[in-house]
Amino acid sequence: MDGREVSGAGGVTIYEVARRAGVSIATVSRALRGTGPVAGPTREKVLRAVEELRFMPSRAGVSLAEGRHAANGIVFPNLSGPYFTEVLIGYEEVASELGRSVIILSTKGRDAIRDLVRELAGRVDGLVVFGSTVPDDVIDELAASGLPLVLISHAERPGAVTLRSENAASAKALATHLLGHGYRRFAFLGAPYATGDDVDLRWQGVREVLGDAVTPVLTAEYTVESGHEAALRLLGAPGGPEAVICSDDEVALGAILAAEQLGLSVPDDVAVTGWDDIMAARHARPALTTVRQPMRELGARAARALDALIAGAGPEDGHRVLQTELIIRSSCGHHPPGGR
Amino acid sequence: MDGREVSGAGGVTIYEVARRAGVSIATVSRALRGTGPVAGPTREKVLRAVEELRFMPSRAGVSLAEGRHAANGIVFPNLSGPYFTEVLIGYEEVASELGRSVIILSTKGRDAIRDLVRELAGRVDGLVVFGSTVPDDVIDELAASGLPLVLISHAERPGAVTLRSENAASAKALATHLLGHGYRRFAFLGAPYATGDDVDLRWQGVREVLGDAVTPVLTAEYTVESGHEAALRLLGAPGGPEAVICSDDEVALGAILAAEQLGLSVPDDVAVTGWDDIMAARHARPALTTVRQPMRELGARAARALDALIAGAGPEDGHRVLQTELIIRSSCGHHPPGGR
DNA sequence: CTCCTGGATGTAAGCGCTTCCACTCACGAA
DNA sequence: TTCGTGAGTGGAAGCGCTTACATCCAGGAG
Repeated sequence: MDGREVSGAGGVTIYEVARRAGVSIATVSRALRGTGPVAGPTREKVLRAVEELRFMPSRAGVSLAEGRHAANGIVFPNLSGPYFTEVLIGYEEVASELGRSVIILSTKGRDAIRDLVRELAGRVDGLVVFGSTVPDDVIDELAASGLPLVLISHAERPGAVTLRSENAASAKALATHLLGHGYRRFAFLGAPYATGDDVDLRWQGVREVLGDAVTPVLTAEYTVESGHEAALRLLGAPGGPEAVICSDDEVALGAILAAEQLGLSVPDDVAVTGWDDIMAARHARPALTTVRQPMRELGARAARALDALIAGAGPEDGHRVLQTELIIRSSCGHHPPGGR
Repeated sequence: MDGREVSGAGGVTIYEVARRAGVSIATVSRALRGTGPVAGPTREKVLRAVEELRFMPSRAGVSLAEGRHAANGIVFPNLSGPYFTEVLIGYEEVASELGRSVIILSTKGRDAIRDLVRELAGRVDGLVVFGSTVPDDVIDELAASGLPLVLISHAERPGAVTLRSENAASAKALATHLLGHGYRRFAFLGAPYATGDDVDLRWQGVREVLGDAVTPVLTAEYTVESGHEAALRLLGAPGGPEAVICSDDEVALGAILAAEQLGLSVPDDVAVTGWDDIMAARHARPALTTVRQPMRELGARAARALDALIAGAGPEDGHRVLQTELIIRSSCGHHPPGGR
């Protein structure tokens, strides 16, 4: 120990407040938290002392005494695209309402993920983790330790609550819509990575409807650049697809860029679809046909589920699926009436 | 006290590890942190016990004893657009490298900002705050308490490090470029809010070059929707501007949308420019002329500056300005050679 | 006038950890 | 043989807070 303060605010402790107010620290605590009877004048004195000293309870002290952190963590692969950001917005908003701070951890480009996650786990009362960001055995470890855990876009799992947006059915609906346009040769851009993740489920759905008419094409990442690059190769070769179903909107934007660069018209020469309905999807030219998923709500629900778990009656399981919506715009082809 | 554990990981404490390893807690601590001599076999025993019990030190205990949180906070108005997100990415990456967790706080739509910020201040060793997200007297209070503070896009301020991207000069360069196109009637969309904030400085710069030829037009927020709405009114009226200089890219995207909706061609009927160079700027049609600012680097530098402040030699001041780059694309008009 | 009751307050025991200070042993130097 | 000496270890004192428990003191009931 070297006596540095940890209060973060000038190192004023409850003892100094107590001395100044002429009461005991117990009374100060009670006056501030309202956890016990405190006479009016006493409360006044305490509040005045707090004000004068700018006292702010040390969070570490409180946490230790209370046995909780009043903080939640969230682990995502990165924050580059709109998707994770939107989920985070929904999460932070609700967590904050519930009186919990939010500690973020991005695994992108990190080695030692295990250590980072452990460290994070030690500072929070519960954790939200996106599927495929953390090795399964780390998840196991966390779950085994009894840490409340909500997994987003992760396969169902005993010992944790899982949450995701619907994928397969929407993918089928999308594929069916494209068939209705008369297309017969398809590519699925951004081929499935981990088994059971969102993109994998989308691929399964598409595949189920289109069968051998659709070919998976791998992209390096789910970014505009990756989509662009992959689409350049795909569309540059002869006998390319009539429609490119992309794993998400950013890949789709990259594909549109590639088509333009190759002198192909979207949707006349090649149709393109995305997934997520990010802001840029609406402003793309042509506007992007996509599947809207409730990103913020995903985050908000995760926060609430986690809160319930923390407050809650023990190891709850559960899997919840949020509905999506097919958004038809012009990138998938021309539509009879007012096809937008 | 009610004995709930706060370790976050099953409630195993250092005492149990010590008992299992047959040593004292002091030795466990030393073995784990490497802060003192520990004999080889002893270390082995300790590590084995740690492994078997899945011990993870309680962060609250460590913080209290160490007198620090090993966490930094960041306060922003919202996370909706790419700008704050990008800064956050840069910030989180560096903070994490430096061994500090990142706690986020969004002030959007919150009352009781003061309390939220105070609470946050109590959990961190230092704070990064975006200009205009927190009332000045709260900033004063934080600074007075000795909390290391880095302000982004905030006027210089004794007792804190401030950091921002360049605005006025780039704004002048942009305005000059537009004059070169021959435009003579301008609007500045997203009129200045707080004195001294980024947009205000941009406005000042533009104004300095264009004088009375430019009219400020207020938008409600810095969003596509706000830009769209304001531009609809602006461009719908007769005698509209030949060029619309927007406070940021999102407003500009909204303006392009509005122009299209009104049957105006960008840039033939009206030129539009943005600011930031977000991803969507490149994909807009027409591609958006804008000013690129190093958003991630802003975050990264903030993290480093804060770290220096925390580690550092006392109350440092300083103001740092990052350079920007004018990105000419097609939304501002056609260019002679290979205009892009 | 005594006894009980409950409001108001203080005392002190932790919460889980780090680290200062002994203290115990070899072991090599004197 | 006797002292340092220093590696290895344990004891114990906090870090700042919450809260069970004890204490004290009116005021009303008997």
